[in-house]
This record gives sequence, C-alpha cells and structure tokens, in this order.
Amino acid sequence: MIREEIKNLIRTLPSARTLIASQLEKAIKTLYKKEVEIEIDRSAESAFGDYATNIAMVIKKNPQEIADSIKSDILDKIEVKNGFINFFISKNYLQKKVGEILKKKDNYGNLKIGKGKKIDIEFCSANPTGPLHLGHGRGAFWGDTLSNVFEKAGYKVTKEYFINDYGKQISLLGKSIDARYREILGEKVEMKEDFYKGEYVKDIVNKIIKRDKDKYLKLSEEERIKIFTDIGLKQILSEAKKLLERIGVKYDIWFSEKTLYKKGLIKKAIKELEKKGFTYEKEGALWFISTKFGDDKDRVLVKADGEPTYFASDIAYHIDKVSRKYDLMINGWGADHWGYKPRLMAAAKVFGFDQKLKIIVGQFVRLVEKGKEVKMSKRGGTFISLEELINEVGLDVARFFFLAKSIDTHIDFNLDLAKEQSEKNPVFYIQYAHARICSILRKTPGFKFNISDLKLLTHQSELQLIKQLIRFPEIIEDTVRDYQIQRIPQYALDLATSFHQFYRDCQVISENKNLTQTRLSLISATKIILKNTLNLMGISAPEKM
RNA sequence: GCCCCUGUAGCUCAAUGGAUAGAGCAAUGCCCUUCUAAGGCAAAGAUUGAGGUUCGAUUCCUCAUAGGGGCACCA
Repeated sequence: MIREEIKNLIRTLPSARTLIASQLEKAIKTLYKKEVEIEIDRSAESAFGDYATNIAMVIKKNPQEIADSIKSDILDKIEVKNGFINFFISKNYLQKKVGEILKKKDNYGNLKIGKGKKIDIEFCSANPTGPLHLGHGRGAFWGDTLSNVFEKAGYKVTKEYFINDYGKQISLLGKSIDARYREILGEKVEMKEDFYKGEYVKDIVNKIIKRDKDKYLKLSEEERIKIFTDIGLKQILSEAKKLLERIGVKYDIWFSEKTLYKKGLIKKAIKELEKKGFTYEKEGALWFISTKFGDDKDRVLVKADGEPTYFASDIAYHIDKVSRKYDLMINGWGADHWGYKPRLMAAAKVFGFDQKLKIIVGQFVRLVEKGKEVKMSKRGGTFISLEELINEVGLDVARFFFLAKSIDTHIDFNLDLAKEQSEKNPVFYIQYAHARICSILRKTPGFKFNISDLKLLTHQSELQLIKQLIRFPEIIEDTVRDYQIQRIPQYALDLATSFHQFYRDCQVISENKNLTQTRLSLISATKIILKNTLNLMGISAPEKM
C-alpha cells in the first residue's frame, strides 16, 4: 500500500524533501501516535547524507527506531548519528530527476503551493520629488525578485507602485522649481532650507525655460507654483518609470494618492472609523485611537486645518487594496517608516485585514566616501542616483550586489569600491558557468537527449551537481515562506560551484558517445536551472563571455 | 529618554535552535599540449562583551557596548 503510494508520489514528482517528510510523519504517527511537524534540512556535510532531521531529539525518542521504520525507494540508506537521522538519496532518483528537468524545461520548479492565490506586492514607491536613488534600487530589486519567486510558486502576483502625488512635499517641489526658475531668469531669490536643491530641479527648470521662456513670470505666484508642481511631478514620474523599465521592473498598477481624494475614499475611510467609534476630537483635530490596537500613540487623521493626514490616505489606500480581494498584501518599506508600521497595522486590525497584510521594512543604504558617511538627501542634492549606479557598474552587478544581502542589513555603499569590485563581482562567476555550458553545446549541434542513458551519471561530481539542481524547487518554497530573497543568489553561487567542479572532473565531449550524450543532458539540465535562477533575480544569462 | 533594526574572517556579506560557522574580494602556494583560467586545488583567517534558557545558541532571553532608523496636526 505504502509502496504504491510512493510510486504515485514519484509519478507526480514531489521533491525528495517532501517525500522524506511525509514518510517520517507516517512513521512517527504509527510508532508514537503523535502528530508532529517535521523539519528536513540539507545535511551539513556529505558524511551525514543529503538530508537530515532532528525530529528524534525534538520529540525525545530513539532515532534508530524511527529510522528503522522508514522504507523508501528514493533512498540508498538511512543512518543515525549524534541523534540525527541522515538520509542518503539514491543514484537512481537523482538520474531520473535530470530527465524530469529536461522534460519540464523552464517549468521545472513551478510549484502549486500558491494555488493561484492573489497577492499584491507594493514596493519601491519612492516619493515623486526627485530621482530614484540607491535605496530605491534596493527596494525595486527586492520587490521584483520576490514577485518572481511568488509567481514561480504558483501565486498570481500584482506588482504595485504607490505614488505620493499629494501633500506638503509635493507643493514644496513646486516651490523649489519656482524659486530656481526665477533665479535662473535673473531674480534674486532666497533658497529656503527645506527646498529641493538637487541638480534635477535645475534640469526641470531648464526644460521649462527652453520651451516656455519667461512666460510664467506674468502669472501670480500661486498659479505659477501650481503649474510647476504639475510639470515637476510629471517629469520626475516619467523618468522614474523609464528607469524602472530599463532595470527590468514592470509594475501592474501605478496607484495615485490623488485619486483617493478625487474619489472621496479618504473621507469614506475616516467616516467608517468614526462610525466604529475609534476616533475622538482634540484640539481641533480628529484622532484615531491606535493605542487600542498596539500603537504607542494615538494618531491624527484630520488636522486642525481640515486636511487629512497621509495616514488617513494610507488607510483609504489599503481599504482599496482589500476591495481588490488579495489573499495577501506585502508592503516593502524603507527604514524611515519603522514607526509608521504599528499605526497602519492598528488600522488593519479595525478593518479586519491585519492577517492579510505583511509589512517588510528594509534597512537603509548609506553612502560612504573615504570612510565618512555622506547623507543622501534629495533636499540637499547629495545622493547617487540609481541611474548613475547602473551606468557605472551595470545592471547585473547592481542587482546581484543588492539581492545577495538580507533586507535587514544596513548597507554602507562606496561607489569607488563598488566600481573596483564590480569587475570581480560573483555574478560573473555564475554567468560564466552558463556561458561555459553554452560553449560546449555550441560544439555539439543537433544533440538530443536520451533519458535511458541517464544511469551513466555516476561520478561524484555529476551526482553532486544533480543534488544542487534538485534544490531549486526547495529554494522557491523556502523563500515564499520567509521572504529571504538572498537565498536565491546564494543558491546560484552553490550551483555554479558544483558545475565548475563537474567541469573540472568530467570531460563532456569524449570518444564515448553514450557518455557524451548523457553528460550533454546533464549540462542542458544545469543550463535550464541556472538560467531560471538568474531570471528570478532579473540577471541576464549570457551565452558567451 | 523611549521604541525598532544591526554587530560574524583584513573588507563585503551568508548560515528555518543543530553536527567541523560558509562564500566572494584581499593576502600565500600550486594547476592551462583536454569542452572558455571570468575556472580549479591547497593552506591561513571570524560569531562585540558578560550572564541565562536548552541535549545543543551566530540564532532565543537579560544587561552592557557600538552603528543606523523612528519617536510630527511631514510624507
């Protein structure tokens, strides 16, 4: 009965890890009448097999007893050591997996765990008051890769960008442009401290002057600022869109804050909060009792001047998201939003979507020059734009640089160092493996793989490589669970290493036709996984280097 | 002052509470008459400090310490 089930399982091809886990579960249930959650790890080293579990120590039972009750035809042997149960995957299973990869091609690693659930990932969402800088790049690459991984896992992903095109900072942009405009046209203008002073403001002004000369001087200051705000906003936003497209980040939804006002959604959200009785008035302002839901202070929804706060519009925004019926909403925010998280979660609790909302706050990228921090500031005009970075080091290097680091890491970025190291960036090591494979395949045109020969794959380095290949679905699964996308570049490095070692040990093209054929199959499978891994990160897979 | 994040090799970073803490760069030695040496091999090198929980702690808890961020009727 069980054997029959296993055969079926192999036919539907779950991962080795899943198979072992379900076997263990059954064994433990039979032995101890216990339901437990099994964790299967990759073994720390080959002497401990391929997979291992600590379950015996967790439930304080005899590991040998558990090991003895497991029978699986994907395993060569099961060993008990230091309380761990170690599993050794059979050659036969590994060889078959190569065939599976070749058959499924780019679909290998597509999981069904998402079950077509709808998920919204909002990320980057830079204020449209200046060009995208390094921190935005980090956020963009993070969100993009996370989206790719979720899609691979069978989720239906919507990528979303929230445009803060309303509020104080926007009118400040208009005022900054106006001041620059008048200054360039010869007026003596005071540059206030909170004005945006970056070069990009001058660029916008120069464009305006080139097109319309001094015609705006005739208008009232108020009219002028209104027009300039609009022009500046459009210009900055279109540049951001262009750049994001260039770096391969495509959004499904660009959501404008202004539309929330136009549609009256903010008022509606505030009314509902009032109706639920979670608001009060104090000093002319309307407050939300967020302390009741875990925040450390109550928060203002409507200021004494009658204007809603950004918080109010963010509540309305999320209610809109909820109305679009996502099963999960992920927000990727910058570190300056740490204090903002509890209040939004408080609102989420009131409206009952706190279980569906996941807020990930990433850490800052600091700019360091000659050992000293340079404050990145749009107002001061000191920052490195994302565009500059891409131009200097290239997209692949930039993506790998950011993706390889946990989003919790504070990055100290030194452009000179980055430039110097970009030539030695590990991304090339991975791409090189891909290029090497392509090079071999170019020498053997017309090659077709034959699954029946796969049993010739017996060399240590061949088996080691396959073991890396079959990790791919596990990597997707783990990353969907914990969002730790640095796992992807790490895996890519491991995979490339296994390939380079295989390349050293096993000549692919040789006198032995069958073996050549078989090894071509193996490297073709490797190429598929390498390319897919690079795809997830948005990094190119060159055929030649 | 209060809250959050972080502290790992000379540098930049990994490590669902697991076994001997891994990579890359830098530094040392070796390997191209074989499919791309952007490669491989060898050796060297690290958990901020002090307690605690645990069979087991880089991981969890407490305190100290260093860096970053937040603490607006700004967004």
